[in-house]
Amino acid sequence: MKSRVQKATHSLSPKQMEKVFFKVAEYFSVLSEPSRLRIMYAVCNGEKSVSEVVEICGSSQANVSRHLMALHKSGILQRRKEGVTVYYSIADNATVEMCQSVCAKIAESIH
Amino acid sequence: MKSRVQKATHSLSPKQMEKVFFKVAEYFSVLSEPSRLRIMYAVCNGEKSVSEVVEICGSSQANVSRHLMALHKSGILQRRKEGVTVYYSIADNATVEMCQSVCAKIAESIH
DNA sequence: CAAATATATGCGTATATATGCATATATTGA
DNA sequence: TCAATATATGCATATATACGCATATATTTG
Repeated sequence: MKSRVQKATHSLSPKQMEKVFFKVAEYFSVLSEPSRLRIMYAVCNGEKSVSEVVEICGSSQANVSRHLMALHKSGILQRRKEGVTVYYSIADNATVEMCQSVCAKIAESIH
Repeated sequence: MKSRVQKATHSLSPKQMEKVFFKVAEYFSVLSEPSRLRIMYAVCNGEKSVSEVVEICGSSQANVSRHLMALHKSGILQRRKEGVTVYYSIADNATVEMCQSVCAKIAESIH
């Protein structure tokens, strides 16, 4: 018997599968930058403004802003504007949990 | 109370965290190519030789060989040589399952 | 309205890497 | 040993993108 996960892809045409692979690759590539992972890690512990993340991560404001925007556009982070200040927080918990378990696995190999 | 996952990273120094972020990024970047996902998908259904994967994926032999090697070096695929033929199969089931659930989620949004 | 503050973005550059092409390497069989 | 087959790899090139720098945009305050 096929799992629910397998069913979802097995009913797709080759052309649709290509589209899925492309989008999945795009999704993973958002997570394939140390800077963005560092930023995600910062936002994980609760909503943060751009400048707070800049403070925590030590990267430039321009960079942090762009990465936060990328994480937002990919649906991982939520964006909330309050006056001039923009706050980001976790939108997609599944992704965060996935990252954390990958982090944990790799962290164990470093101990 | 912290989860097992959180414990694994919370005991690390900032320098070690950097190392983890770097390695996690590296891990995800392996999965951030449509070609490699297509190849993984082919190998998913059972051990395949390089030329079988070439046949299935329609990519060049050089390309497929390089991608399979990359997937092997990252620990996702297993490599077995039998005469001149090299067979690849899944080594890290957790990664494959992770990819499948991401694929499924994205596939659902395409339907 | 002007100044200050927070964030976003255009542009140039450096770097990484996917791919094609040619070729090297390894193994088998005649 | 030579030819055929399977796989891996060196090299050049095209493309993507992270980052720094400067600046634009938006909001608040005096």
